[in-house]
Amino acid sequence: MEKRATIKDVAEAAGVGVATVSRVLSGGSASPRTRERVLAVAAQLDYRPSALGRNLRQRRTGGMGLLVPDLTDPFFGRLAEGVLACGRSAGEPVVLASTADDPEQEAEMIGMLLEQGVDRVIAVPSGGADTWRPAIRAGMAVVFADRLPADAAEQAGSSAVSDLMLLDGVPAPAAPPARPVDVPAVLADDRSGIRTAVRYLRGLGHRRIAFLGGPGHDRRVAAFREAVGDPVDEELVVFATGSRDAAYAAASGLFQSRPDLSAVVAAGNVLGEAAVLAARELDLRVPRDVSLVMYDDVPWAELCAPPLTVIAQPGRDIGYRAAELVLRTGAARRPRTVVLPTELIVRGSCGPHR
Amino acid sequence: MEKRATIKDVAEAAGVGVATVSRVLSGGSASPRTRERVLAVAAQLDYRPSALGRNLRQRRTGGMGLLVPDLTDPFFGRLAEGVLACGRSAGEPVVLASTADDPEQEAEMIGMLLEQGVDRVIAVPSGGADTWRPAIRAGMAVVFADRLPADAAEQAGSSAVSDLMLLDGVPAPAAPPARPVDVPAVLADDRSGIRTAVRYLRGLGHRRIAFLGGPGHDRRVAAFREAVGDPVDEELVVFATGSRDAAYAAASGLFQSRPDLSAVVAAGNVLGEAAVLAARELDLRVPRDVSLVMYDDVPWAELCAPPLTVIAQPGRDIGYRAAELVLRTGAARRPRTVVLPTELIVRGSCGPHR
DNA sequence: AAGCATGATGGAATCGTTTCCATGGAAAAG
DNA sequence: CTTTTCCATGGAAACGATTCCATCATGCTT
Repeated sequence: MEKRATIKDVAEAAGVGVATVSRVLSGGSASPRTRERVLAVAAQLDYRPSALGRNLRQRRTGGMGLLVPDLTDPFFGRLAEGVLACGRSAGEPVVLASTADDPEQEAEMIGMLLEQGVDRVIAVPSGGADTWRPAIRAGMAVVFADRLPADAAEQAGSSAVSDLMLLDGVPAPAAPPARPVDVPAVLADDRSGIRTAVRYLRGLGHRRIAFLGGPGHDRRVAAFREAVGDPVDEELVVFATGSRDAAYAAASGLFQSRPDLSAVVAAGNVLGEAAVLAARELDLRVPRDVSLVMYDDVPWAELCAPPLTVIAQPGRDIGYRAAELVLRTGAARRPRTVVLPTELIVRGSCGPHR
Repeated sequence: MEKRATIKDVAEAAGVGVATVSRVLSGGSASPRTRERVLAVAAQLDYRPSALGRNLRQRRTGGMGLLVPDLTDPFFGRLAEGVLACGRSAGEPVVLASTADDPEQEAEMIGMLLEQGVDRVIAVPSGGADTWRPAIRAGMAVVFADRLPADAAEQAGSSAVSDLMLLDGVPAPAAPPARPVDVPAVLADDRSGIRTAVRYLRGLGHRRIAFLGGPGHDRRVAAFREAVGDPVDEELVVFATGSRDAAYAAASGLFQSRPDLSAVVAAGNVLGEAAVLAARELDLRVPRDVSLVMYDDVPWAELCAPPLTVIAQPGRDIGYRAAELVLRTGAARRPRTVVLPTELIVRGSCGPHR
């Protein structure tokens, strides 16, 4: 429990002023002689500058915050690993919080981060733009990953690469004019991924294709609607809340209410899991009775019987790039939205329509 | 980007001294009149005390560090969620780092946390006791979760509940005398879990039972050795490094070199995954040709064909309890090791020996 | 009514760092 | 040789909170 050496100790031991020590250690100008001596003394005393003092002085904590809905979901685990990897190589700590897809908890966590002086956050947003506006106004550098806030403006027909805008107000006709706030984001190319999956299923002869979504899958469902074309059978588009139980219930309900469907696109790995389980429970054979494509590749997809055909998305890269973006913030130009490619991996869960 | 109100602003606006404001806000004594006024002004100014100033003054950062090998592993995801949950209810932030099961990275992260002033850490240790001694000497409150440092003293025969001791030196005969350092830990009852699994397999008639382990599974392999009894067939005990590829290679190698084995205990979910994959690749039927028990229950275990028989461990609880422990540290008596129960969940991956 | 205890209050020190500014000396330019 | 420039250097002021300590008013005891 011995106390750590402070910059003052080093200064005294080296016979210089504290300012000089600080300068040497943070790369300022100093004569080679003093620099050498200070470095030697610092090493000898095992001096490590306290982030506390520095943070206070600079009015900001180093490092970045990471907000994800649920670390239990392997996708967010991969994303977090990506952020961590970037943080490590930049020497920046990461403070983590999970929101359970609850805007209220999200707001609370934003407050906590603000209090901690964390001014850079990469987030998988659960709440709408209004949840984030206070953070942005407080000077936080925010980068969204994997998703946009639920009410972000994005027409189904527009390119996913277009600038990100957060809109004010409710979708009522008399809504106030849009007040755009642009926040960079790193996303998977959901649109292309979903479209590829739908086309693949179409190619196999499927016509009644269902969509099983969860919280935060707005862009995916929009892409689905766009891909299946105009007469969208709304009964075939169902949403579940975040829990595994809810996902199972939704999947099971879908299969039971519409025995005529022949293929399902599950918008995330827990939805996919639920679909497999529900299908088995109802004695539906995959892919004989129903074909299944899951968005997000996970290790167990290969273990399934049959192995699941998936749309792979680079979870780790999403995290890494988002972290890069948030760390570079403040540099010259403001960062733009990044869209990473997805890939259809054909395994055994899709067959021809019978 | 407006700057936040400081305690000084509140003091001025309320017409009191900063000391009074501080006292009111942190529950010190104050007259009802002032208290009320200060509270009102603080709310009106949307004042939030800066953790930076407080931390510096108290020479410690609030919150806790969390060190896990790999967030991609769903078990650690659950553990992290547990820690987060406890942190949330205590209002404490969590700074996260992953170590990739590499003692060097672990040491680096410990240094980083120290620098940040984080003085409470819950860790799934990868390195040995020596990696941790500096942290403990620096006054860090450490709680281990899920594992003990690799070289922690624990005789196979001794109870897992016994005090935890970290020993110095190499296992050479002339090793220096043990210098015990006790650190609390929260562990699953590996011993009983593994024993239950082995007995279960024994009961099905299996005699050649293999063990497939990974990094950090020392206590599990010890329990396995103890459970199978004296003549341990060393060829049936194999270890893989952390990666999925290595696990697959180990599993595959095991099946090929010892076609006579009839059951496998996989010491973790990635090992289990590898075993399933390798078995399938070699055309071994589960459970006809080989029975399989996996340590750690994960959602996909149920999706497998056949569903996997597992030893469930309460990952989330381990995290939660560990966080509780580390937050209570400093209170009266020093905390002890906690062992949480495991449960054998019989599904379909084990059959009678043929 | 005088003395004493109690409790509310504000000033000032403190935590460890960065950074502004003044000082001094040496090198470069004249 | 003198003047200008430049750079290394150290003192001191922030940063925003907590907390020690002195002060002052109030209420109680005798």
